[in-house]
Amino acid sequence: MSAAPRLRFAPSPTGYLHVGGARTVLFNWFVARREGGEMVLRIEDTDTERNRPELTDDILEQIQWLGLGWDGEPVHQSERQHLYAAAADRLIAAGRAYWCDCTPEQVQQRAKQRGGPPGYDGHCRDLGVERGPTTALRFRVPDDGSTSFDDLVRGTVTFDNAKLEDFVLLRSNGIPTFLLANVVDDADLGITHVVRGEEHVNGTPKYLLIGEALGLDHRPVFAHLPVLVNEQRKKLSKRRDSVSVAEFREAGYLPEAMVNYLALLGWGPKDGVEIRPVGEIVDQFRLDDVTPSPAFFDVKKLQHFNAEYIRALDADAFVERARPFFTHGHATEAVLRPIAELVRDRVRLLTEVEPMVDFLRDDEVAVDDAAWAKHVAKHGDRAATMLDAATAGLADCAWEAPAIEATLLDAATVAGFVNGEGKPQMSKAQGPVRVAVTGRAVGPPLYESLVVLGRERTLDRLRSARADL
RNA sequence: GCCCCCAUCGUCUAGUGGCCUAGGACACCACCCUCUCAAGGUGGCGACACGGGUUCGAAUCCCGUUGGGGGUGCCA
Repeated sequence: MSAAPRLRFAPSPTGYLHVGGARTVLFNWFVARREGGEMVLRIEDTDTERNRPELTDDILEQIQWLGLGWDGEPVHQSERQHLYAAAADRLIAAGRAYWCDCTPEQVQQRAKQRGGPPGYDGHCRDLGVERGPTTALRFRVPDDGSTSFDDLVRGTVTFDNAKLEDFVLLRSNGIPTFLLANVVDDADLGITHVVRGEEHVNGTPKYLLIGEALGLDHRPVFAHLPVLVNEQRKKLSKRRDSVSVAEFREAGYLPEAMVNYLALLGWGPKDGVEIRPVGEIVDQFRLDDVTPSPAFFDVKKLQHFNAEYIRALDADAFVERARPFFTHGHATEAVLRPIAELVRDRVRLLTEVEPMVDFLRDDEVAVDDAAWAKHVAKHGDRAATMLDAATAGLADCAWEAPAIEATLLDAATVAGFVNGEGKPQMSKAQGPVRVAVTGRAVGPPLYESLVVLGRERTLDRLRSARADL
């Protein structure tokens, strides 16, 4: 029935790509993929004051990192000024726009005196102001009637034209505002679905009014996604919230986990299966099913997803993915490799990998005071005996996990770490050994770790700890 | 102030008039498993904001109240 849709993600390079933006690209991408359509990128760099061109690279890079592709070359609004200027001329010729030389201060002051709602009062509407170095072009909003549209997420939304002020189309520096540029570009690029954040709902009637005044027969379908909020239930802000996609990437999150989690903010699969391949989400995703209410970005749940995705990796892939986070590349990889699965099942973030095996890599190991107190010192003589027995036994047992286990089991019995039936209690007996050898109370399974560490280093650390008791 | 929107467990959601004494997931708690930690297993805590309608019947439809959010720029 309908032709392939054409979506667009239109970021402005005034900040890094944050999770809210990522969710917006993602939903656009879902629709494009599901319907066999396209998604184009449009860089809205019309605000010459705030623009930071270098941020465009970050935005593109993060989108790619997430595994989301786009179609064609990104379009830059800064390179399409002639289109907007032509549209503005048409609006002027049609009597739908006029020049205004009021300064923002004047507008504000009049509103204050008026006592009514803030905003422009239409002061220059019929003054016949000529274009000049300080004039802005304003759209003449109809005095009556209403403008409404059907939003895929929210249903029909209606605005009284009388409540809309005569907004600016062209700044006094000649550069268009995003209101004008958006309409012109969406029509020019053949955009069929405008999927963007909820903060744009109020701008939509202006969008429609401009399009109508321009005589465009282009009318996209709108879908305004719910905002992402922080714990205070306020819209996520780049300033107060730490939410840039790059930060999550650097913190060791997998893009697959990120995408999967983001898909669940404002949408949910009918069958309740949350963790699933992105392809399945694409198949099930529908804008009509998007929830209209704000969603809280829950890092805890994201972490859970990330851990799940990490555990689903095979050993090689895991090492591969973790490698970029190593500060001691080869050395870390060498000790990780033998126990990759054991480590993989215990981390939530890729950045946690190296710290979990550094005791295997480094010559010196720092002993954590709290761990020492709780798992070694507290046991006094029993700990000393355990350390001695372990040292003696490990000096000549076979250097493989089963033999090491048997040796430590014996040592536990000798040291008196036994239960009521005289069976060795490794939950406690492993404490002194683990802390002595790894410096910490928690870590990968002990026996396998010792195999990697090697007999000499194990014995050295055991003796060293014994000497400190 | 004005405009627009939203309202199911702490959080993300399922639910489109009867299948709901409201399901799942994260978080939390307990127990089990267990060489620490994870993972896993079992169980628990925990919600339809409130008030009116409509209907034989409402979490689901309508109205109001309350609460929350977004917008209100010569930013996007």
